[in-house]
Amino acid sequence: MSQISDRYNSQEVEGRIYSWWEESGHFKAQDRSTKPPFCIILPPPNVTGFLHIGHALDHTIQDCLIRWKRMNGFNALWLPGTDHAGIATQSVVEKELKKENLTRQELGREKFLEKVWEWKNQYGDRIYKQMRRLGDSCDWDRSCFTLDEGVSKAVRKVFVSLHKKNLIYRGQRLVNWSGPLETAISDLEVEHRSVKGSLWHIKYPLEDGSGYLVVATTRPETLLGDAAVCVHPEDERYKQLVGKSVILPLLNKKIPIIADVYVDKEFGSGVVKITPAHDFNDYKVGKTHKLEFINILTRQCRMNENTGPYQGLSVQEARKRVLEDLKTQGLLEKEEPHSLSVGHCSRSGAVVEPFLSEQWFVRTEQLSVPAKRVVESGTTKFEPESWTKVYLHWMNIIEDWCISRQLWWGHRIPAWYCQDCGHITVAETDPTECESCQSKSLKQEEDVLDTWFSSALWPFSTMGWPTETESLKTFYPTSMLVTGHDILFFWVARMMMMGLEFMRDIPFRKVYLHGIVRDAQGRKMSKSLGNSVDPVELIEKYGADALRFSFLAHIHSGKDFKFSEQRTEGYRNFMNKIWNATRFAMGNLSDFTTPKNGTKALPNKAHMSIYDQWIIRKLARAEAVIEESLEQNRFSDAASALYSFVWYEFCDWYIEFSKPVLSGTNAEERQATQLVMAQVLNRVMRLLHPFAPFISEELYQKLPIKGEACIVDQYPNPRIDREFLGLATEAAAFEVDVVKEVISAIRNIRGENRISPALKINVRLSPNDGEMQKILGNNRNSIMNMGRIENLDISDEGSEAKCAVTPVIVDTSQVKVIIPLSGLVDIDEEVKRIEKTIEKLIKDITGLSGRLNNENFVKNAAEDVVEADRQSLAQSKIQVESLREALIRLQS
RNA sequence: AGGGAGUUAGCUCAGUUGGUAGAGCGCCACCCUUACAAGGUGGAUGUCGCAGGUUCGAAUCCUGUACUCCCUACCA
Repeated sequence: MSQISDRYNSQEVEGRIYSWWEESGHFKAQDRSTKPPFCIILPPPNVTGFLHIGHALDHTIQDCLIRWKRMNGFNALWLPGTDHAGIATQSVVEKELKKENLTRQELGREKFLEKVWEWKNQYGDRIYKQMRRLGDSCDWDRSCFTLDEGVSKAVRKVFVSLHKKNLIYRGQRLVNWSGPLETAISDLEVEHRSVKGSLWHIKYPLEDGSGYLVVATTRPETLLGDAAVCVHPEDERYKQLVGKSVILPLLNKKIPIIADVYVDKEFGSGVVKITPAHDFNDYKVGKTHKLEFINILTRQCRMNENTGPYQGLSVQEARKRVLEDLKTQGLLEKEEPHSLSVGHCSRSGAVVEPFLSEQWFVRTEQLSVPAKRVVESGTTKFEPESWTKVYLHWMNIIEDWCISRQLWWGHRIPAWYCQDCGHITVAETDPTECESCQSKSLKQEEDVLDTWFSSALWPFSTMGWPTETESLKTFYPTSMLVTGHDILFFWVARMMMMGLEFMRDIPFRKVYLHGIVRDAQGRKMSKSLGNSVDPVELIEKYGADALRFSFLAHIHSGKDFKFSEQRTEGYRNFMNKIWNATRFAMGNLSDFTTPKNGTKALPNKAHMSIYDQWIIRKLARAEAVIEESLEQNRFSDAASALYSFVWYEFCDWYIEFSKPVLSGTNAEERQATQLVMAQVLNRVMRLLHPFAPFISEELYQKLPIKGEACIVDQYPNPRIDREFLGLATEAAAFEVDVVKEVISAIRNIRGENRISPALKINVRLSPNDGEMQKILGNNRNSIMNMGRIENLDISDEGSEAKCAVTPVIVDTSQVKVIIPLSGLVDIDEEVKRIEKTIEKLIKDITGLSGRLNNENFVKNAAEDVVEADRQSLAQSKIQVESLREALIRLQS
């Protein structure tokens, strides 16, 4: 071990360890097991996508949970899978085709799909490979893809079943439409961006020639689809005109003036043009007032045959032409700058048009009822809890779900139109004839399903449903769902509805929603901003463990967080610290014989040092904090308890305390410390494993005390091996506290007086009683070692002239640390140091005595609080007195 | 507009039942003290957004207010 590099080389370790785990079958879960089940289904990433930083966060949390549960004796299943990601994948492949000057239409449906499958086969396992780099311990044998045969069967069955229950229907609705992709897109895929536009005021002449109404609009081209103009029913300016008509400019068509409270009297001119087929609000008005729905766009979002002379123009061109024409005719009153938010297609970047079309919908009213109830009753819990409200709020205003997409890549809707009678046959297996008229002339629906439709079935479709498999029996409902809060509605809510409908049970007991990873400035990471970080690059640079640790140490209650590479670097250093601490231990364990009873082996109590006892005590405390934190999914608390224990207790103090013991002449003491060190490291590696699986496994394998594999060894907690943890005594803890305080006092004097660490100095420790005298004597070696002392005198006799002095008080025991300064440094520095300390103490004393002099405080506050104040007041007073004396002697 | 979250050290954030404010990074000083310079030791830094209230005592509870962010919806 001592020949091993003094730097941890993650790149050398990770691949090797991962392959070994995988070959050993450690990731596999059992369909039948006596162990309790714990199951997480992986939110399926885009099959041809890259692992991005958001996945890395998401996966790290899940893997941490899975590894922790696995080590705790659970039959832990992390079920991986990928999503065909309809629109995303299709548009990527279309872009590729464009490079060859091809369109999907030119290629035809079948050929195009072949291309997409080729693409999928080429890139389909890229993300799985990247997940392995991160250390994801998925049960790979169970991997699913949303277009797999089994999953597809489930999709069809669900569709048919919902259709039969009249929970799926077909209808004409206004949907978000992407022109370039020629498909409806979901609300999720619409990005609202603030755009600087204009508000144009257009004159609509009254039919009777008595003047005109001014209509304000941001979209003048849509006037070609106007079906009415609308005013507020109580608007005195226009009240008398309601029921009359105006002439629609350019098309010279008569349209009615109607009244509706939807109109805001204060905005613009108070008159609104109503374009029912191209605006969501106008759509509603159109429905209430039974207006004509005039579609003015083609599927490519160009002006259609209803727009007369404007036919064939793009929306932008039409707007320009319409404005020009209005101006020529003197109908454009004015143009005002106006900013508004406009929906853009997240895939193509194009402006999204509200577009009237035939689509398939899921009726959500009925499905949402149980999905609400289980959350209200707490059967499924959200973490953080605040999402419960958000979820319920959304469930209350939920609208029917448009599930058809005019794409080719996806699950083609299992509906067949009869060319003869028009009947729609919906069936699980491709029908050969119309179920109504038995005609053989059938044509399958061209549309495919929204990607989220198959995702909604994920918790059970991945386990073999509709077959009643052992997997389903064992693992459904799943234990937990971990995902970003950005897909709460689109995915989580829909899985709830589908799970309850088809499994008659919740899909998961708990939903853990974490935040979104943002860049250092707090912006969402995205390709277009160029601010995204590649997790694989980070893994190559700092190691997977460092990356994982920086996530786990930093996620707090589901809040978004800003990613900084610096932090990852910091945890890389932590991994290196662990590496070197182990390296040190191994260097001192060369003559250590591995005990037969392994982790049950106990050191000889009589020969244990107080440091051994102290570190065991600290370990037990850290284990308790870690366990409690993990139980509550407070990963950062667990991570920081681990970090502090390893660095600030084990490395900073225990290793230093152990040096004199390990290099000392007392063989029995040395053996005891060796065993304690080996035991503590063994537990540290296991504790660390869910957070930093690679380094912990690698080092674990090198330890003299170890099990088969860290990944499947028992996760430590204060109830495991109680005999070992019980070896710590309170007396030892007190003693170590005293020694630490004394050493810190010496170091403080050295540091403040700028005494070089290279220089060994003389120190006198003046104890106030025999007990203290004994403690100091027992720990002579450590104090000299860690205080860098040439001669240590433990005695209450001697001069304090020209000396630096610090009184140390632990409970009621006192010791004065005295360091002669003459010839060493200028005493002015020491004067300053003492004065600064006195000042601080006086401030404390003022505060404390102020409180204690307050009758009400003494009367009302808890007794222990008052007592603690009294004690620290007394201590501070003693310290000040002692320091004042020292100051006088120093200056005399 | 509705819903949610936030405002604490230069930066990123902790702070569980009210009891004299914490961490990491950064900063300053001194050190290659044989596990680790990806390190060691010491040090500095905050009217806890603002204003009230409850209380012996408020970062923490209540009320109001300013600002920021997110989500949903959207002003034609």
